[in-house]
Amino acid sequence: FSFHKVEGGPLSPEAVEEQRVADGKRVGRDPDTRSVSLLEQKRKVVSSSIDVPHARRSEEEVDMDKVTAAMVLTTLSTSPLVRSPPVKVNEGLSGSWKENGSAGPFTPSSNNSSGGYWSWSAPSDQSNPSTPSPPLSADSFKPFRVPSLGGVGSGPAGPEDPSLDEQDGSSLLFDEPIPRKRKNSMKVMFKCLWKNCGKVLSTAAGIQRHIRTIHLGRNCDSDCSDGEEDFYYTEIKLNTDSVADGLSSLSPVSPSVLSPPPPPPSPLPALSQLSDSHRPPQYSDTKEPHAGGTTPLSRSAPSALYLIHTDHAYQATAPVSIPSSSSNATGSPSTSFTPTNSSSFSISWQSPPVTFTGTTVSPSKSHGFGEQRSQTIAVLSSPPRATTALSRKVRGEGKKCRKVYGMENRDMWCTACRWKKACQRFTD
DNA sequence: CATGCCGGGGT
DNA sequence: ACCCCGGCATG
Repeated sequence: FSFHKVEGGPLSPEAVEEQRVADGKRVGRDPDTRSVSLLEQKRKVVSSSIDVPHARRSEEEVDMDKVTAAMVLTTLSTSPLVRSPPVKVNEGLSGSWKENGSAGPFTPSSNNSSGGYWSWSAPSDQSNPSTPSPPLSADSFKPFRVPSLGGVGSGPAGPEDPSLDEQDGSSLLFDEPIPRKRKNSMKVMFKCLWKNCGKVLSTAAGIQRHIRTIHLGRNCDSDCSDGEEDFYYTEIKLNTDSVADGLSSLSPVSPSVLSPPPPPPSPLPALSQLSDSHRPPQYSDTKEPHAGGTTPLSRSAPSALYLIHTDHAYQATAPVSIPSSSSNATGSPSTSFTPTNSSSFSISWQSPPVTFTGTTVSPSKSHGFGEQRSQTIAVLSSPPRATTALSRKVRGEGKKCRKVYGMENRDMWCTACRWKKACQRFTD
């Protein structure tokens, strides 16, 4: 209270200056563009809602020429909406997937984990718009003969979603299924699963009618169906887009759902063990992609990939940089290595890792390759590692605190040096 | 031996 | 997180 009398006077100039400096720093940092991108995304969402109303009732369409209906549906790529019973089920799920998918990879922000968790544990009362979780889970469902799901845009749309829409959209149009799909160059067909019948139609309505009349022996129109047809046909995608394929195959989830037999424990040494150590938890969870199980799974799946990445990168890098530098620069490591030999060696090491790192992008697809390659690397990398450094930092050449200041002025050393750690002041 | 620093222990 | 030291590797 009594302090404020001390103002003006000689102090003011300094104070002003200080403030200015401080402000400048703050202002300089302020320019943050993050919010802008968010807004942009939101816009997309809004536009996305437009095509939703286009969805039509199957009843009308069935009355119409079924071909026409097929055309309309295909064009709109909203076919799955047709059936009422399955739609209900998938509605909620697809919604949450979409949300999750979008938020997950797109915004790695904090809301990630918590959001995804909520949405899955209690999909019904999702009051929280921020609900992430990788689209992988969607794929797991695709194999199920549920048609509407696929149509809604699960399979290929899952991976794509993040770029298209955003959590907000789903929250806004909450009750809408949002059947938007990649109006890409991708065709969706529906195949009858009735044994000995491989009929393929281009619309869900068509295939349903086919099943209803041919196999179920019902003559009435769609309105009197109980949705049983849904179980007798599946959706197949004639896809021009390779991305979708790659992604769908990428997820380790989908296969496991279809075929319980887990991935065979390959008898590979080093690397296989390494990657396995990361994986077990996820695979165990894989069993139940539904509600609870999915949360950890979906989140862990991508991270697993990253982990693997890292490992590979690390392994690849370590052998390369160390042996090459030590052998090439110094001349030869130690023993009876002829210069010719050493050089050829270093080359052989360098090239594989490079290729490998680049290709790592699609893991599961090139599993065989990856493993082979990695194995090779591991084998090659082990000998040089043992020979030279890895553990020790070889030693810094430049003068360090100790030399510069001497033992007498030990208090002038950088902390690291004082702690007998790697010098931080004179880095090499 | 002097030096640089990792691993590990203490507070 | 800070501080220190044993002990190894290296020049």
